[in-house]
Amino acid sequence: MFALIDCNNFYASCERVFAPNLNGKPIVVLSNNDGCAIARSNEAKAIGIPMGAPAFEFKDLFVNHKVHVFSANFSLYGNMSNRIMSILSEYSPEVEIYSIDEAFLKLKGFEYFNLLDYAYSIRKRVTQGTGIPVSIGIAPTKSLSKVANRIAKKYTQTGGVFLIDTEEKRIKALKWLAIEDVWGIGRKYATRLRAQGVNTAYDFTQLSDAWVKKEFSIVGLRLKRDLSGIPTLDLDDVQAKKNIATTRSFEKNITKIEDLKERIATFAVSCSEKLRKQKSYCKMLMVFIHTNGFRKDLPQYSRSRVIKLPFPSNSSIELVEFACIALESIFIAGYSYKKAGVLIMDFIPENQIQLNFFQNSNPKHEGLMKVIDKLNNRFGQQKVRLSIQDQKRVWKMKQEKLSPLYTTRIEDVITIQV
DNA sequence: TCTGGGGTCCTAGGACCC
DNA sequence: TCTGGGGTCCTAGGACCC
Repeated sequence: MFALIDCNNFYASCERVFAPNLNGKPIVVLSNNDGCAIARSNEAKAIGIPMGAPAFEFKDLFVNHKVHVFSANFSLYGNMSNRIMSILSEYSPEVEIYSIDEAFLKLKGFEYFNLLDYAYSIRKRVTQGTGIPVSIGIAPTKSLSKVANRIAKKYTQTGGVFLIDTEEKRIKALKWLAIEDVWGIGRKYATRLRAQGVNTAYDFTQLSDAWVKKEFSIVGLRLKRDLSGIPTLDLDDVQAKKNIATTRSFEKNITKIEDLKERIATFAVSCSEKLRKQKSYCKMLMVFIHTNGFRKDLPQYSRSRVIKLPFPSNSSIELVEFACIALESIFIAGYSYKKAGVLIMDFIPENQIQLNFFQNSNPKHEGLMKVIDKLNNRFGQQKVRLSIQDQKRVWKMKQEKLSPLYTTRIEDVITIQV
């Protein structure tokens, strides 16, 4: 059996843990640059604030309904997530951390356990240990545990836990679930399926394998089998990432290549830091730039460039050099750039590096990067920078409603009066 | 005027190789 | 008039997830 543990309204709940006066009040958490809503408490959902709502369009609604608005505080959410995952790992040797607020547990060898009781105890322990409410779905396959989780979340009388352990329950649950709410069926697929008269998850499982594969590729077919109760999707080992990206939208458009170069360099540095944390080297790097797609009145341009590195590297200096070469090859003057990013891929673990006969990553960088990482860890991000990076002012996102770093900065730890 | 960021997997077409 | 087959790599894009 698989259990899916999913935090309820995770970012909003994190804010609430340290501001309990907000219990029962509408909360919205905004994306970077305070752009759009990425998390909402139940109360905010009830007011009619959709996922992804642009903040500037909903400003009046926020004010009128006294919505408590927060800028995304990823240090806080990441730290709370680690605490929750660490608790969950006590409950099964096989855990897949699926996202910041979700984890699958594989319950192999739990035949003689009362799984409902087990789930209730997990739920209680997480809430006691962190203050975050969670819902738990248990079923014979991953995608069915997603379905069970949805039922647990939707119906409060379940006590936040739902178990699909019979064929009867499986079919009932699938008939209840609208096709667009199936894990792996997004907007585009749902529209196409509705047009075929497929309205529920159950209908989807009744389609022929051949048709599903033709229309939705092997991915859709796997999903169909998994929903039918045949375990097809297994826990993914996501310890090591396959890609690492740093991308940003700019508050103001950028037109000059020097400014863009500074941003790209900073993104490349950030990617290399993440790569070193993963103890890997990369063999490929990609840079992309594009104009603001929302501005239909402006000429649009978007382009990316992949560079295959002549040798594996995780040195900030080297990755910045390659990123700049890539940028220069795709930059066209005359456009207003709104967004850019650096992606790295094709990783190898640091202990499996094949040396190149002619050219290798500068061996001196290894020690240098260690020192830089150590200094930045201790004194704050970006304290030590490359000279190509902005020295005068650190680029700032709009973050007007940032809550304190309650769990990761000593000055921000709350004081309790006894 | 303002409308996020970081991932995954799959497919298709063109250029090129032998 | 007739003009192969089997690959790889790269670029781009589409779909999905949270």
